[in-house]
Amino acid sequence: MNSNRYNFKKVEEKWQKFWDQNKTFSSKVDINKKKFYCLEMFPYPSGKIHMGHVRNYTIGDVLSRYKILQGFNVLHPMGWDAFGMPAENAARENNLDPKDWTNQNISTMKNQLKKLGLSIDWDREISTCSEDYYKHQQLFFLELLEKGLVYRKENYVNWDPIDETVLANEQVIDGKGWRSGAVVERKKLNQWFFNISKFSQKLLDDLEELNEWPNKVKVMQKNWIGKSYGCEVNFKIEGDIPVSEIKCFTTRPDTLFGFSFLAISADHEISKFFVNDKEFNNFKKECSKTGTTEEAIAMGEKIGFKTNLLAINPLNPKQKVPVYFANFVLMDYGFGAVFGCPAHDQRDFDFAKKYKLEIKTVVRPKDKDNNYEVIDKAYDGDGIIINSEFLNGLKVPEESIIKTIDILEKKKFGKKQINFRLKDWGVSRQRYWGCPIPVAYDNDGKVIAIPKKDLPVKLPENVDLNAKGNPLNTKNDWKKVNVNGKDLVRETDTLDTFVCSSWYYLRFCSPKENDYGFNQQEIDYWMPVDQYIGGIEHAILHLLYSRFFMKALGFKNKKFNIEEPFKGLFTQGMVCHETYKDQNNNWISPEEIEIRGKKYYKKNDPNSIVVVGPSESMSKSKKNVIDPESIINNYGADSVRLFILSDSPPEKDVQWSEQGMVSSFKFIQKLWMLHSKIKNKLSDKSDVKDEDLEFNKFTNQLINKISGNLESFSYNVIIAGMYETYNFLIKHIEKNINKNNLLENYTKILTAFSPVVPHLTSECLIDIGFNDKLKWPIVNKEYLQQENIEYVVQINGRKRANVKAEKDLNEESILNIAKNEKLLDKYLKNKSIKKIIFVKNRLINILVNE
RNA sequence: GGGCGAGUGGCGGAAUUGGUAGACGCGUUGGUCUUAGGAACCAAUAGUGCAAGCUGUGAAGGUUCGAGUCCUUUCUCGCCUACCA
Repeated sequence: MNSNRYNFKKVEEKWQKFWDQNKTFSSKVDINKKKFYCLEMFPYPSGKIHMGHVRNYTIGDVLSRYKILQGFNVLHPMGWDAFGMPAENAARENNLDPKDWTNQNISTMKNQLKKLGLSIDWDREISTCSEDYYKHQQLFFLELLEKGLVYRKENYVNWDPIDETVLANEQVIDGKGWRSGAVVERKKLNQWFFNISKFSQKLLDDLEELNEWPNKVKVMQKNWIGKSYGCEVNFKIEGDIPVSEIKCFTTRPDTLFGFSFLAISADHEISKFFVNDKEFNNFKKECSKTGTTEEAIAMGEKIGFKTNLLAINPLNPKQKVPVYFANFVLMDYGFGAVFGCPAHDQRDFDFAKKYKLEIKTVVRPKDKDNNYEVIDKAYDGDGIIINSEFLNGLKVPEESIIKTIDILEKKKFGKKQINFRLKDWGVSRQRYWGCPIPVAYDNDGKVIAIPKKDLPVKLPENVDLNAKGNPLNTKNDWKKVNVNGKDLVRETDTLDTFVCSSWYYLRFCSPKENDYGFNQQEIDYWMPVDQYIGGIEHAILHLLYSRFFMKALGFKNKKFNIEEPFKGLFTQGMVCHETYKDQNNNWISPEEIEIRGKKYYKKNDPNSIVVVGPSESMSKSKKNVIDPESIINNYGADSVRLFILSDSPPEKDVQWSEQGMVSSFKFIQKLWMLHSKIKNKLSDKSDVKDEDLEFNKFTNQLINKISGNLESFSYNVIIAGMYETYNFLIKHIEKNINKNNLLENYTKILTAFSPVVPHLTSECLIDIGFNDKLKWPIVNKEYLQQENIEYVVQINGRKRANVKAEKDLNEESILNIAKNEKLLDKYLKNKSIKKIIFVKNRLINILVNE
């Protein structure tokens, strides 16, 4: 083995230790320096880091290191999203304390992250499950309670009757509890809610200012908030129940004359008059059977239960139509009631067909006459109102809707209304491993806030996780609390873990602040996060909750003026790998596979059959995961960083490939060999040339290009630039070159590479005696310009030749040069020139008569 | 059903925003060195043709001196979302 071989293990350990001991990446407020807050979504401490983390944190690290080199005061922290159910489950399985399990994982994963050589200020490390963190969160909760942004109401939950616990939607599989297998019931429970819908409009409006966010994410949030303009309409009811009116929300009041039934949700308040009706109860059961998720519902049949009630059309009081309970009406949107206009709404159409209700056409397309009739499909396009008495002739949609609302308002049958889809955020979780909600109840069930001086409300230790239900609920000694001499019972729900991640970026600004969740001066300096980096899967929930949390903290608080937490957002793609199965259709992991020639076998089993499946996002269930730690051990952090960035643009999915990984590793070795050659050259005594224009140009163009690529997250192109640089240098240093010039250019090149491969470049730099503080090289623009331009010569728009010319020559000169080019003779001889298109320093297009 | 995005060699992907399409890497082929090579190095690599050339960025039109890039129509794939009245 070559003794000169790059020993990544030694070098990487050395530099990681150096950065640690020198606190190279520690950060503090410095009002004289421009700050840059770079944040990656913090991980859940599930056990080990995965390739997704490697990609996420490498992207963030490249950016942070670049910003440091540019002279920014960079805040680049890391912490742990440490509360959550996996800890409870793992603890139960292994008979551990969730806290111990979590802290073990944190320590493992921290070591793994350190091996990646990340530029993280570890002094700011936080963990959401520490009392030191969640006590502040409890205080925020009480503040929001005081401001009226937190409230309690009854709401439906998925209830597992065997485990006596509430299940999240994703824990309900085919209508059954994932652990117990019991049929899940819908149960009404008192739950805590954050009043996020109060900020619907604000959350929507402020999206406009987030111009460093991917449009895709903004669109997703916009759809989620779901603003719609419409009208509330009151329908008078006739029948044998003491209800005289039902309110509906509609975006299409202009189709009221097409009214043929009124449909209400099975959970509508008037359902209480039907609780003793057997048929109604059967219908309700039928509704819940269809399930609550997936497209099964969308495709699912529309069913209804006909009441003996009649609804009166406010615009046409003679018309009375039946009232149905219907499975397609949602209780938590609008008023849980819709007016049915089958001709112009597909759902209403399907429903009307099934129950043989009238389908009356009241809108015609512009190119049809007034006899137009809807036959087999609802028409929801624009056009003209017909068959609607005083509304006839109005243009659909704008004019017709505005006019109709006007009429309804005048007659007091309804009013203009804006409706949002966004619902309040239910934050109650009937779980142990979360932040306790700092309230208690008296004998009458009245809510009493735990006094702020008594915070934190600590999670009790030594709970029985195997007992049924919420462990906190059975912990009687913990439940009892005395506040101001009164015996109370604690709230046993804990907060949704999304609450923890809604403000952690503030905590990073002042992680040691004891009296409050953050220090005002520190957040004023560091916030907002300049660049937030994470997966697209958080496009709605986490990012929307965080945006809400800022607005809620700032509500009635003049000192707090952060409107938006994340100025820039970048969403990286996933890491994918081929999938493998054996002949019995069982997944096989890549480690169990051997490739010989072009065939895949199970290791040590030449007779085995391996079916290679499509490349999919790495997941444990498909066993197509690659363990980052073993890769780092085999190839080193720089190689992994290089590879994870090299193959695809960061926002797209990347394909893990062993071959690619190996070639990145080899490239690191080649760079080290190159370094030895350059070092030898530097100690060479012969200085032949004074200046090396070609080298200077190359370096300046490279720096210019990489700077641009860094700004635009084109990190894969940076890697290409590194290869090009190698290809250039390995040839160029064979020439006689000036020593000082070489040193200067090489130093710049190493600096430009350093965000990607920091260990290698640090080692190379110190090896050539560089001891200063690194700075991002300033591009000398003179070197970006070419003195000799290679012009493209086109004849009639087709490229026919290249000619060399000096910079900035005029059209005439270039034309003359072109005319003297032999290759062009056959195109130009005996032809007359019609027109010339000349682009200075780039091309000339000569149009000739054929 | 609705929304968003993408289609470029055998593969991942470049292309200073309308100006030489295919940078860079992988793979493949040939060669050098070597006892050997799944090492290293050199060369070739969009298709077609001996060549000059011609054809080429999912398809069809259009604008332009010039289109991967802009416009219109269309096809395919991916992701998100879903009875939202």
